[in-house]
Amino acid sequence: MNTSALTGALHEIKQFQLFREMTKDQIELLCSDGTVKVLRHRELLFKAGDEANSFGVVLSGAFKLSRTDLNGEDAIIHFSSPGDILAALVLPQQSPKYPVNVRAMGPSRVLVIPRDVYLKFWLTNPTLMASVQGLLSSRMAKHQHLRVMQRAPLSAKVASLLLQLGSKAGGSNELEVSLPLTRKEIADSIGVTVESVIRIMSEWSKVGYIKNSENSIQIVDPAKLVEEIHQSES
Amino acid sequence: MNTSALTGALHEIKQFQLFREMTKDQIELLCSDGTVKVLRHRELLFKAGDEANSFGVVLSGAFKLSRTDLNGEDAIIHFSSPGDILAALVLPQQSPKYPVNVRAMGPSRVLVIPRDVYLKFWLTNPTLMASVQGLLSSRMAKHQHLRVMQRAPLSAKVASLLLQLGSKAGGSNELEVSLPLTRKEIADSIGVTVESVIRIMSEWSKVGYIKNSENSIQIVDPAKLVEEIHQSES
DNA sequence: CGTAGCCTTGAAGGTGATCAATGTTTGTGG
DNA sequence: CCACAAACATTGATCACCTTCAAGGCTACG
Repeated sequence: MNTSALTGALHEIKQFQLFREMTKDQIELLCSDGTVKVLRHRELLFKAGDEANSFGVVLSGAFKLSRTDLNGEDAIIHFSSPGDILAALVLPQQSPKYPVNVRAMGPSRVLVIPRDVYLKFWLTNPTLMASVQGLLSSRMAKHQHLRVMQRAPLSAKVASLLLQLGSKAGGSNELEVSLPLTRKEIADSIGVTVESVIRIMSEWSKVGYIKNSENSIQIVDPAKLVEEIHQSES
Repeated sequence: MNTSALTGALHEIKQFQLFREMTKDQIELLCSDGTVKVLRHRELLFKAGDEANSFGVVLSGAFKLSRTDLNGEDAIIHFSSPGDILAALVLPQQSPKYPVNVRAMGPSRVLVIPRDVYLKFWLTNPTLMASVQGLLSSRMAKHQHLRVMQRAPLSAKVASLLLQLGSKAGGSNELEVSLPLTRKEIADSIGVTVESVIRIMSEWSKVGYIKNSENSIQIVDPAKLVEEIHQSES
C-alpha cells in the first residue's frame, strides 16, 4: 500500500474529536496496519453478511449504511461523515459479520484497520472508548428520533431529516446539506416512496423554503421547516 | 440501603452474560455503591431530560424505554429484560442527560450504580466493554430491523415484533412473549395505532395463530407469522 | 449515442388513521 | 367490601394520506 497516504491520513485523523486528546504515538498505535482506501461514487466498502475482519474511520466524502428489505428495496440506516467510525460495534463478537452495506456517496476516502487492532488497542483505551460511546450515542439518538417521528406526516419526516443533516452555511441562518443526497436516498432514510418526497420538496422549492444547488440542498428558511414539523401536533 | 439485598443482587448478576467471566471481587468493584431499587408496575426509574448520574443493570421484571412525541404520545424505543444495562451509553458525555423515560413493566428490580463507577471501573475493563458493545450492538440491530420493516404492511410489523420478543416455551415450537405487553405498547413500538394492532391480533386469535394467556401472549403457530411477514414481498 | 440513474407529474386505489361508543379489568379509597 | 376511577380492550364507520402504477424528461458517462 501507499505509505505516504497513510502518513497523511494520520494527520487528518488528529483533527477528529475521536483523537483530540491522543499523542502522535498513540494514534500510530491505534492505526497499526491501517490502509487508506479510496472509493468512487456508489462503490461498496463493506457488504452486509460478510465476515467483519476490519473496521474503518471515514477520512473524506461520505458513506451510507443500508440494508436491503424483502422487496429488494434499500433501507438507509445511517449517513457517516468524516470522523465517524464504521463497523466498530460488531467487532467484539466472535466471528462478527457486517450488519449493513456500506457504500460511498461521491468520491470518498476511508482508513481501514484490522479487527485485531480494535480488540487490542481500542478496547483497552478508556479515553477512546468514551469517545466511541459518544459516537454510538449520537447514532442511537438519531434512531430514536426517527422512531418518535414515525407517526408524524410525511412532510414532518422530510423536514426533520433535512434539518438533522443540514449544517450552518453562509452568514445568514441558512443551512446546507453537504451530502450529495438524492430524493431516493431521502425516501429510503425515512421509509417512504420517492414520489412522495419529490412532491413535498417540489412544493418547498416553489415557495422558497429550500433551493437545489449543484448536488447539495440549501435550506433557505429553516424556521418554515421547523413549523412544518410542529404542524403535526394535534 | 439494604445490604443483604445487594449481596443477593451480586449473586444474581453473576448469571448474566455480561459478568460471566468476572471474579467475585471484580463484580463487587464494578457494582461499588450500587443499590437495589424495587419498582412497581408503571413506576418511573429514569426520566428523559434528567441529569444522568447513575445507570442500571436490570435484575428482574422488565423495563420499557420510551420518548414522548409532539402529540404527547409515547414512542417505545426498547424493551429491557434482566441482564440488560440501562443508560450506560450516555455516561461518558460531560453532564449527560437521560435520553429516554425508563419505566417498569410489572414489578421489577434494578441495580442502580453511580456514574463515577462506570467511568472508573467499567470503561477501563476491556472484557466488560466488549460485552457492553455486544448489548449495544444487538439493540442497534433491532433498530435497524425496524427500519427495514418500515415500508412493510402493518401485519408484518406486528408479526415481526412478536417473533422478536417471543422465546421458546413448552415442548412444541410454540413461542411465548414473557413481557406483560399491552396492545398499546405494541402499537407504540412499531408506530401505529392501538386499533390497528387490535384488528390484526384479534384476527390471528380467531384463526389460532396466537393465544392470550394471563398477561402474556402465546405464539401458537410461529410459521404463520413468518408467512405474514413474507407476504409483503412484491 | 445509448444506457443508466435520477427527477417529475398525474390518476386511481387501498391501507391504516381518526373518531366515537362501549365493554372489561384492575386498582384504590371511603 | 363496595364504588368509582383509571387503564386496557374492542368494534364499526368514514375518509385522508400516501402508495402504486404508468409515462416521460433530464443529465451524466462509458
